[in-house]
Amino acid sequence: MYKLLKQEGSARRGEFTTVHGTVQTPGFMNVATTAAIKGGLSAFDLMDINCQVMLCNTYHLHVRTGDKAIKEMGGLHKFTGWDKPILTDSGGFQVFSLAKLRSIKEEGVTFNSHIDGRKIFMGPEESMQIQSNLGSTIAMAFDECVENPSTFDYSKLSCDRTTRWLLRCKEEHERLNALHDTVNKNQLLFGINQGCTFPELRVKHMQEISKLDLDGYAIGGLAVGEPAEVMYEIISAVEPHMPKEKIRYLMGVGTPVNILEAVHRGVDLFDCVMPSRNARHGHLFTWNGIINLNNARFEKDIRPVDAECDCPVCRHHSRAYLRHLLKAKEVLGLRLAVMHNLYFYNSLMEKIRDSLDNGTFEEFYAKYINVLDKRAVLEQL
RNA sequence: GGGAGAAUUCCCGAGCGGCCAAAGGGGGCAGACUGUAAAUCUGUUGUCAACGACUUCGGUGGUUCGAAUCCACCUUCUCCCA
Repeated sequence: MYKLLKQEGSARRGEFTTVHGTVQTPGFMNVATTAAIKGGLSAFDLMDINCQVMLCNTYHLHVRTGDKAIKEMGGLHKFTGWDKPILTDSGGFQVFSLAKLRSIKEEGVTFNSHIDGRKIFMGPEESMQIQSNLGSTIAMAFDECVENPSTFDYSKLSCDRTTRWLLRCKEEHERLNALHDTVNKNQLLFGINQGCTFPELRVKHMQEISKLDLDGYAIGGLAVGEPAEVMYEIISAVEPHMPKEKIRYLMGVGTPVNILEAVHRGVDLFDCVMPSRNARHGHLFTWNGIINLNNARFEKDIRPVDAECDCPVCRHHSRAYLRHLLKAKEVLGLRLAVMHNLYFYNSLMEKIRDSLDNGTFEEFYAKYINVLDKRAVLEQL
């Protein structure tokens, strides 16, 4: 359950307690879609990089290895060896990202598996059942993430359907939680706000779902191509209508600056593939901005990725070594780069929390808002 | 010693008279990446005073309006027979 500890402007410092432990917020969830952090990090590595929550995906685990098999083995926690909170995304986003093959109806969505092409049907009940089988700490409601841009009419239609789906999710979730054979009997459920880039849809939808007394509320469907300013406006429009006593999660966001802006506007929880994906592609986050380790200028740079960083990678290795590993396509390069970036994100959140504890969030925000998303300036490297 | 074949831009490798500064890989350089079908994708990669010009396809000569492409010789390499 969420407990608001302190507030500075709209920014919130809080704690979210679950059966798998307490999450300090604002927090960043580390994305492990197929029950693995891409780049070769295990659950025990996540301890080293101060991860609080692991995020897995309903759809991906359903098609392989199968939620029923994972349930038989005792659920995701036992399966992965991670005993802290796990949030499972509902599969709703896959409906959007596999858009070419989908067919959306009131009952749910039919789309083709990206593994073997076979038809898969997933609706609110199926998503809840799968997440129940997986035994995650937090289940996400099955929603539709409309593409951007979308028309007002379609967004409204989709949004209303997402509300109906949420009611079905809640009902099924309660039914499953009451069953004795579920892996996690106290699984939480978060609802997801939609409405594309239309503030009136967003607000109306948020008002509707906030009545449902869910365990948390997410803002979905953002950072899908719209300008960052539009995303910020939507967050600002929706936030006043989110329950104060519930945790708020901005799905799939974002860059370090996106996160700072969202915390500034009252968001508590984030997840994003950016730190891990960009790491694999050589883009590393530092407190002076972004560096691309593939660049020739780092060939003989024996300094750590970030002198201010005390992650295992920066403590032991140089930019030149990481560049070499990435260029040589050694898996170790991916692993180290991902470790650094996730550590960076996790410590960004920790520093945000510290600043909120100290009442200096505004200062922290001002210091980094124009730095973190830009290329690191040469002289400061 | 005899015979057959090959030499292409950083590398491999297409090309076999004009549409060739030369396909395609690789490598290099750079960019993108936001609830991960992403260890992926995109651009670029002879030189220059650059919508044009110049130099390049082992070397030297030749045939032709025109050659990486045809001919002669040379050099180097590979394979086969002794």
